[in-house]
Amino acid sequence: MGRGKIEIKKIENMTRRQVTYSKRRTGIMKKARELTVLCDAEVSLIMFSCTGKLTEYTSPSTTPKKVYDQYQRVTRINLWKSHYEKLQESLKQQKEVNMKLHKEIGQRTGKESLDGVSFEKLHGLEQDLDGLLKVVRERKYRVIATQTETSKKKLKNKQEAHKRLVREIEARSEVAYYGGDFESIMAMSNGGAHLFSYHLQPNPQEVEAHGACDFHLAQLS
Amino acid sequence: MGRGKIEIKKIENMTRRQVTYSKRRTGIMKKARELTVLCDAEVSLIMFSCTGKLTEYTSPSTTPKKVYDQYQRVTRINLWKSHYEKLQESLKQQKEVNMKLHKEIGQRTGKESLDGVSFEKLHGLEQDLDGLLKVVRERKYRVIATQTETSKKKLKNKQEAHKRLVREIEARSEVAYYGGDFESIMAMSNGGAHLFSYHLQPNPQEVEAHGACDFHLAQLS
DNA sequence: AACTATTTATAAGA
DNA sequence: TTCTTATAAATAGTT
Repeated sequence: MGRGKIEIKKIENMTRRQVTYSKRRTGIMKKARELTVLCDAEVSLIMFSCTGKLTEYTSPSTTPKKVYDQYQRVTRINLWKSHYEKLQESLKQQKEVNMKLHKEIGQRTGKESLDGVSFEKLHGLEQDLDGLLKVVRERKYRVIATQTETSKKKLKNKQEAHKRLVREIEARSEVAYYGGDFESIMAMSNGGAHLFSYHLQPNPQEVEAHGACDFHLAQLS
Repeated sequence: MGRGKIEIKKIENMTRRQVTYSKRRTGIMKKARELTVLCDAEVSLIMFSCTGKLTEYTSPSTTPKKVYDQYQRVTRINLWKSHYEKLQESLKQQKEVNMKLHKEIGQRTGKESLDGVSFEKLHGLEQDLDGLLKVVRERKYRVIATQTETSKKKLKNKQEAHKRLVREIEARSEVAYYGGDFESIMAMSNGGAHLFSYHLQPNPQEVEAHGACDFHLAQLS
């Protein structure tokens, strides 16, 4: 209200700011006084200019201290009240969310009827299920591939270990060198174990690796 | 500002008061916000409606507590300062008043020259003096009149008393009735007193009245 | 601090 | 409470 409209942002020109402060301070004080009288309200208005100068208005029926005390009392009550109300509100929200989730899970597991579900939702559900199926298959393939790879590595390590053991046995017991292929080694590994179990304790790391391999394969079956 | 102008006094209609409170509360809050932003001020506005409902605005840079603390600090300083300044101010005012009074008294008692006093003041002074003179004379006359009247009454009472006494004396001592005039009675009152002082004590009321009468007459001489 | 063209607030009514 | 609108009040820019 004035010769021109002004944006509500800090007035950078110091003089203009001071003048505006002075004018508006008077204005707001008048408003506070009027509110007090017209509406029988209690008003406390405290202002500090940017230079630190204090101006205040307080309804004749009270004092700044009284108003502040009352303010503290009321806000403390409000804090309690809002705490309580917030708790209630979030509880309600949680219940609603749970109900929806429960229903959806029911629909997605076939435990709940799909009667009354719109075409759009059904289509969405189909897409979801289709997408999910693809993802599941892809994942299954990946896991098989990875674990097959792992198994191959473990077997290869095992083969190496066997070779080393066989070589040692040959060296110690003067047994003839056996130059068979991998399958042959595997075939004899069980039956042959007792042959030198008296002489050698297996390496604990190798035992562990073997066990882990078995577990993975079991999971895939 | 509105369809009609309103007087700034308590709105008796409850509904109208509530509506006005709501509207103006919004307005003053906006003003407070604008003042904060435009002028980089710190504002704390706390309002309680007549039903006890709290509404507040506090500049973002602060809190009601901070503002109140600052308020207390500043007002304590201001109280000191203003105490001192008020004392100085009233001292100065007293001195000025004293000087004026002293001058005027001087003029009215002839102890101070009337040089440089304006015609208007002189005329006023003349009027005052004239009026005062009349009042003084009127008062003097009144006092004389009143006290003359009083004296007459007292004398009349005295005369009555004398007559009664004379009658009593006549009755007791078989003396011949004296039917003289007032002056004669007065003339004999002193000389005759001892004649019956043995027989009669004077009435204390009469003595008092007589004394008061003497005092008044002395005052008038 | 005063003036005044404008903008803003708001009283009344719906 | 909210909207509208005629009018009162506040005030931005100017002197």
